This record gives sequence, structure tokens and C-alpha cells, in this order.
Amino acid sequence: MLPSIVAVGTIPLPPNSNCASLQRRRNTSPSSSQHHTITLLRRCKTIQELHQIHAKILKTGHSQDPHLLFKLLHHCSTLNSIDYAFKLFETIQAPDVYHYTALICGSIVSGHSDACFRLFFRLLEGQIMPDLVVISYVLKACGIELSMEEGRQVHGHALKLGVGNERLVSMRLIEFYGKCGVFGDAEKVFDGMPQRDAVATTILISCYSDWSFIEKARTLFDNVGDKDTACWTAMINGLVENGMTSAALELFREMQGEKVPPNEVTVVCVLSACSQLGALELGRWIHSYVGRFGIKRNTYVGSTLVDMYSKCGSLEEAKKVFDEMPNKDVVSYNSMIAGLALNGRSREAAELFKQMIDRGLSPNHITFVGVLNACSHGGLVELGYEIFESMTKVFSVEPRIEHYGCMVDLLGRVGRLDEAYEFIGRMRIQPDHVIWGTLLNACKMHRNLDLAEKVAEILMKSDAADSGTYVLLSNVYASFGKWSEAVGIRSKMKDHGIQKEPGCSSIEVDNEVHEFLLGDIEHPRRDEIYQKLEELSDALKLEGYSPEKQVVLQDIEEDEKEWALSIHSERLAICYGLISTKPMATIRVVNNLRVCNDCHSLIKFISKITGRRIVLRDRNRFHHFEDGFCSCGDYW
DNA sequence: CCTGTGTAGA
Repeated sequence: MLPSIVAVGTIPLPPNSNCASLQRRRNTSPSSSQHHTITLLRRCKTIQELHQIHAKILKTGHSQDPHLLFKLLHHCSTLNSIDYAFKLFETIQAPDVYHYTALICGSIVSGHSDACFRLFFRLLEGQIMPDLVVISYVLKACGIELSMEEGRQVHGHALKLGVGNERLVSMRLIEFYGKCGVFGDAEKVFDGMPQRDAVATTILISCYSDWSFIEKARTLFDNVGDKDTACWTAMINGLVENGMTSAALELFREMQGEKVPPNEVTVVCVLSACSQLGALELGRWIHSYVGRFGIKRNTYVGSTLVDMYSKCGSLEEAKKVFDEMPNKDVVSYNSMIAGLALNGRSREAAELFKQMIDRGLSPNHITFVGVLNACSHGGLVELGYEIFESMTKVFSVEPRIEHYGCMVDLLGRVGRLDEAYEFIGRMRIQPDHVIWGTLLNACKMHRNLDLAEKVAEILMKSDAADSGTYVLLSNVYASFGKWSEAVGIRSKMKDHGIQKEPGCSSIEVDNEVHEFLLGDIEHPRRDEIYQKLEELSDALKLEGYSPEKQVVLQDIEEDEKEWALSIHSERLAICYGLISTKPMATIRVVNNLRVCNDCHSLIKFISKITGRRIVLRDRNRFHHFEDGFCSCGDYW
């Protein structure tokens, strides 16, 4: 389908306009005073300096100099001051297409892509001739915002202006249609490009990955003759984003085999795979790679390293990278705060939050997720309230559902259940199944059947419930001995075709990640692992360990493999660690679900009798086991 | 030109 052209009205096409000649060239060369100001702007490092330069321009009567205004606008976006850019823009009496482009570009960079289409519309209304550059940026914005209608209209304008086949426009069109998931149109533009364009292919690969069409992406990728760094990186990232971390790492190895040099983006993607897998050794290796191969240590690389070390349970290394980062930004702080929270260092997380404020950085919504999460993990109720209040009052950050979620968790975890319930009632947005699930779990922890039933009823009615919610519901009923309800949930799950997410644990030994699924293992050293398991259980019995008869979903299943299923994958991974690593080595295991009470106390005992440090990462935090104790203080 | 960081509950 061709995009609608009429929707935005007539475009003022000047007579004899030949769009191929629409090049961005100014017919005047800057005067020497302009030149001086531009040099000042280029050296300008803070928005305050920019204000001064602007003041000077006003004083010298150049307030409407188009070239200077363009440079000013452009610099606002590099200095992250889109607000000032908008104010400045409004003072321009006759903005031209360059001013619009600068503002649109700045809006995209600062995460305000939604403003771009409005600006473009204003440009058209002002009888200003758009060019291929401004069209390209607006298309980019439409892709980010998934604005189907707007993007189609811009496509129409591009065709009408005759720039529809410009390489830049074609690429943005592919990006726009691809991001919106309209691959028919994306492919149509792609096929219309003169030659098989490697860059355009990279865009398409990335879009297919965004929509989880990994096979499509892979086919395109395999057919690119001369793959550059970005192309490899796009494919690696696609695999990482779709949870295919092992395949991503394999592709990274292949990339090295092909002697394509990775850049900082590649490193970020591979580190992200390490974080997901908990592959500390590999992560360290990539880190050393950064130093050795001249990869830029920008804030992306730094923050990702902090995240990787945190998620691999090595907080010391995370802190070291963080402390050594020269230009820490909000994201760097966010990584470190979340990392501290994840590892149960709540006070330190809160202190770092204070420190970032003192340094004049503005916290964003993610910062607050991190620090509120730290409060809830640490039981810091009053501090949590204080910070939550400060969001709107001090920092003008509107709380989102996840912030409310942190607060419900904070209150529920310490047993202030009614307060949590009332808190949900006062929320300014509709609570979702996550919020109710959080409260329900708190009810289970604190054995409040009345409230649990009330919440369960609400959850049953919600249609957004996912497999985790169903499992939670069923476990809650079972834990209160409500068998028929528990069975009812289970059959409801079956009816809805919802599968329980299988438990999976992984452990990295000698740079290789070994994955274990619940119960059945197809591991070369299966017998030794099971032998170790037996051995431990005998030793544990002597130590006085008796498994809590936790009633879980499996107990009401008729399953001949029940015994195997009762062995959670983290136990298998730990046993494998015990038999395959040096006697005093720390064992690091990553699990995809929450560790159950039973495994948690079992692992405490294992750490005691084997003298090993065991670091277990579960769904949302770390447990550092040592000599019979866990860093979470059994509070998780 | 294309590729990238940080995010509550279970």
C-alpha cells in the first residue's frame, strides 16, 4: 500500500524545484565575528557557557543570524539541553529547515522523538520546503515512536518531493517500517535499492531481531558477502536480545575467526550476554580485551562492565570499574546502584544515590527503581518512603508502575500488608498483575490468608496474568492447604495453554557454560554429579538437615519422574561445580527462577560442610553463601 | 550511513 500523501495538506513546492539539487549548502560564508562565536561554541562544555555565548550574540545584535542560531541549537542537543533548544527555537522569527532539523535531531537524541512529527507538521504549515535530511530524521523519530500513520505520511512527502529513492531516505524507511513490524513495506524499499546495500541489510537484521524473527535475520546475515563490524554486531545483539546468549557468544568467536575487529558496541553486546549467563570468566576476558585492542572506554562500555560484574556476583570488580570511570553519567550510577541493590548492599546503594545527587546529576526513573529496590531488599521502609516522596517533589520524576511495585514490595516484605494494600488503592495508575502478585507473595510470607484470598480473587479476574502469576497463585493456595483451589489454578493454566517456565541453572567452568535443567540431565558427568548429590545428602542428614516439607506444585502432579523433578537444577549445577573445580574455588551458579526455601537452606549447609563460597544468582538477586550463612540474611 | 548501557513481582 502506498502511503497517503493527502493527509498533511499541500506542500509548498517552489517552481522548477529539482529535488536532486536539494543539497545542504549555504550561499553565504560566515563573517569573522561569526567565526569567532562558532569557535567559542565548539569549545563550550557546559550549558552555562552556552547561555553566555547566547547572551553575547543577543548583545551584538545577531539574535536572528540564521547560521549562529543553527549552531546554537545544534550545541544545545550535544549538551543535553533540549529545553533550552526549544526556548531558543521559539525566539527565531523565521526558522528555516536547518533550524527545524537541528531541533528535531536534538529531540531524538534527548529521547523526545514524539515531538518530531509535530515539528515537521509545523514546518510544512510554515511553507518551508522540507529536504531529505529533515525527512530522514523525522522518519527515524517515527520508527522510534512506532508512529505508523505519521511515518506513512512522511513517506508520502518524500515521494512527492522526489527524495524517496535517496539512499538515506530509503534506509530510514526500512528502519521505520521494520521497527513498526511492517516487513512487507520494509522489504519493498529494501529491494528497490540499487544494489544489495550492506548497511541497509544491517538495519533490516536489527529490525527482524527486534520482532524476534531471528531466522529471518540470520538468513539475511548469512547472505551478506562482506560483513562489517556493525553487521556482525547487529546479529550478535539480536541473539542476545532474544535470550540466545550461547549462540551469540559462538557468533562472536566466529567473528574473531573471520578477523573482523570488534568495536565498543560489539563489546557491550557480548558483555550483556555474559551478564545474562553469569559468565564471569568470559566477562573478565572481554574486559581485558577492551584495554588491549584499543576499544574506547566510553560510558556505554563502563556501565556495561559495571553491570556485568554486578550480575556475575563480583561486586568488588564492579566497584573498581565504576570508581575508575572518568565521566560517570546517570547510567553509570544507575548500573552501580542497581548492582549494589542486587547484591544486598542496600545502605551502600542509598549512599551512592545521595552521592550522585551531591554531584549534581539528575536521577531518572531507572535510578529510582534501583534505589527503591535497594530499600525493599534491605527493609529500609522509612528511607524508601522518603525517596519515593522526593521523586515528584524534588526531582519531577513521575512514579511509574515499577516504582509503585517497589513500594508494595517494601511494605509487604516487612509485613505491613494492610498498608501495602491501602497504598495500592491510592496509586495514581491502574495496578497490574505484578503489583498484586507482589502483595500476594507478601501475604504468603506473612501467612495472611484473608488478604491472600482477597488478592487472589483480584488476580484471577485479571487477564494479564502470566505463568509466574499462576504458579504463585497455585503455590499460595497449596501453602494454605487449599488443595482444590490449587488444582483449579493448575487446570486453568492448562486451559490457557500457559507453560510453567522450566527451571534452569548454569555454571561456568573453564570458560565453558554448563546448563542444567530441572531433574533430567544429559551431562557427560551425570553419574558423578548424582553420586555427589547422594554423598551430600548423607552428610547433611548427619548435620541435622531435614528438608522442609514445602508443598509445591510438583507434589500434586502425577509424575513418574517426580523424584528427578524434586531436584532443582541449582543443586545439580552446584554438585557439578564441586566435582569440577579446585577445592577452595568459589562456585558461581546462575538460576532463572527464584531459589526455593529448601534449596536455600540446603546450600547454606553445603557451604558449611564443604568450606566453599557459593554465589548463587537467582531471578532477581544474589545469594553469597559462606560457612552456613547467606548474605541475604534469609530475607529475600 | 548501520550495530550498543541502566528497569519492580514470581
